[in-house]
Amino acid sequence: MHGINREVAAQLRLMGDLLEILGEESFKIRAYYRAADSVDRLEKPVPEMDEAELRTLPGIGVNIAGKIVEYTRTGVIHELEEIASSVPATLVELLDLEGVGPKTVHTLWKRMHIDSVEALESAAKNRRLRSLRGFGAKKEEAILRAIGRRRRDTGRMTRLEAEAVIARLAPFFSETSFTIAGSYRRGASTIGDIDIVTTEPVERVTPKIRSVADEVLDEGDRRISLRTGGRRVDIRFTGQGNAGTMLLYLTGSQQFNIRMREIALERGLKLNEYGVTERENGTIHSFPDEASVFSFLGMAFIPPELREDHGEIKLALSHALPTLLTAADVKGDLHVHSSWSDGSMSIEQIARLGEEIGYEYIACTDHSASLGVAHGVDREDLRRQQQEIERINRKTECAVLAGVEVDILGDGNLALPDAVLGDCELVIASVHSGFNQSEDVITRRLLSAIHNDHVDIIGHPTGRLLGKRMPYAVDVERIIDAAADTGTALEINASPYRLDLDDIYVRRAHKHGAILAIGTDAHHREDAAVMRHGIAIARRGWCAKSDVLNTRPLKDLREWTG
DNA sequence: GCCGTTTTCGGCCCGACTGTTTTCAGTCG
Ligand SMILES: Nc1nc2c(ncn2[C@H]2C[C@H](O)[C@@H](COP(=O)(O)OP(=O)(O)OP(=O)(O)O)O2)c(=O)[nH]1
Ligand SMILES: [Mg+2]
Ligand SMILES: [Mg+2]
Ligand SMILES: [Zn+2]
Repeated sequence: MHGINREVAAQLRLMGDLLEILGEESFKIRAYYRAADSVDRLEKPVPEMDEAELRTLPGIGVNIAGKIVEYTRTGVIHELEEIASSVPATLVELLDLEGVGPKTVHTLWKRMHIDSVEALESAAKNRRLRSLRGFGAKKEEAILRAIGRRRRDTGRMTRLEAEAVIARLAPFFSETSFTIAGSYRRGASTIGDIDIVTTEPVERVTPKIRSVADEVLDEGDRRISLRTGGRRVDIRFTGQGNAGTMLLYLTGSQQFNIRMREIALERGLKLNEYGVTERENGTIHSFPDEASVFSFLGMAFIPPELREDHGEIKLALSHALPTLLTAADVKGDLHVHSSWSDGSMSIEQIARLGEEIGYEYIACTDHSASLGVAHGVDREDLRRQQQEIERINRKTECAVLAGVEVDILGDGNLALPDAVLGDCELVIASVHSGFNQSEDVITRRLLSAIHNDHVDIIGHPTGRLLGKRMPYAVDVERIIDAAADTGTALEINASPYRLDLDDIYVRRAHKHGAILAIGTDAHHREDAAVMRHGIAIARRGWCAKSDVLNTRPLKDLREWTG
């Protein structure tokens, strides 16, 4: 997300944290957190918006809009500075500890002058906390464990890591008895924990699960939470009869659940994970699947990828949701590397792989040779590779497209001359260097690539590496508009380490007339399967089939590339 | 603090689990 928006969201969150510690009313706190979320998912930088426009955003009213404007003008929010000055700076860090919330922090601070994690740790070790009302030996231990966990905290998972955790747990369930829910099911690009709904009886699963648990966090009749391999897993147990509302609940998102429950409320109904209750007479309705819940509420089925309370609920109520693209719509992969650069597949292996998957085409897009790129292809390599591709294409069902992933150099020029690019069937242009340049410089580099007639796709447009490297500074809005103007596609790089563009920008891109291209960036045979992650992101970005280039049959794709 | 074809004031999702409690507050999903 845009740097300045991240800053503003953090300020609003800090405001919420501080007010909460100070004991402010909970709905006011929620308002600040909601507003922060709203800014977080905004594709447009807030300094470009005036107060009136800010107020059109959900959860942002006259008060918070004013604070945002104040921050973008002066770099501070007065009220926040004032509140912050009355509270030790390190106090909010206590909230990061699992099991430590605003009330606890308030008590620790006011009654024991504890204002940092270090101070808390020493107080807990010395058994001083138990003298406080509401604190005992177990709480001291829990706090010490939470401090230990925080030290080992490894952040959010990639979808790949999430799948590794799921694979470890799957053998403990019978095939049809469990569903992965939470952010994984919603197709999110990073995953906080693994959430599972199961119809298995508690007593059958728990012993097996315990055997792989580093630690059981809590355990009851209806839920167990544990850590395995350093990762949190939440399991909810349910009967078949109300598996629908349980899955709906655990899939979320939180904001989606709240909005759905509000809608039920407006109709005199109470929605929870066990069913729908008529408030008037207590009649309970149970649902074995999600579809019947939506139908009961008079709504179209909302695909998990859309469940964020970003407008989908309203559209579902009027049965006006878009039809999202599906895996079956995808006709090929537009970004694959071969052994001619840093991949491991031969051209023939790529073609055979495409046949196995059932693709009509795969674009072979090796890295161009330039300074710092290992094993890049040059003009001569490409000429020979194109001959090889022609030879292979004569005997295989899946067409290999002779493409290239050309570097956008530091000065905005491409690493290969136009004449060479002109001989390629598909040109991806990507930034692989100069990540620390200013927003202006990087944006201009990308714009000049977009305006090159030979460039078909901008690869991984923001350059992020999940958990490793933030996106480079780039004006994505301008990139999207230029892509729309020139008919250049923007990539959804499906690598689970990238997922770039991400959902928010994908949605903006096709709304503004740009087309998306999903590519796996596969370097090895097994990487081709990451297409599913790219599809999830496209769906989260509200893409219909027509918004995505590689849903087109080969003939149409060839026409498009010209 | 935000919001509105039931409201411009008075609501704002609902429940599981833990610890410390003699009946529930706090935190989290
Ligand atoms: N009704 C309701 N449901 C919630 C609330 N918090 C969480 N949930 C539901 C929806 C979430 O998707 C689901 C799982 O919670 P998680 O904390 O694991 O969040 P989620 O998986 O969405 O994101 P994550 O990637 O794990 O951070 O539980 C809440 O406050 N109210
Ligand atoms: Mg989760
Ligand atoms: Mg969870
Ligand atoms: Zn690349």
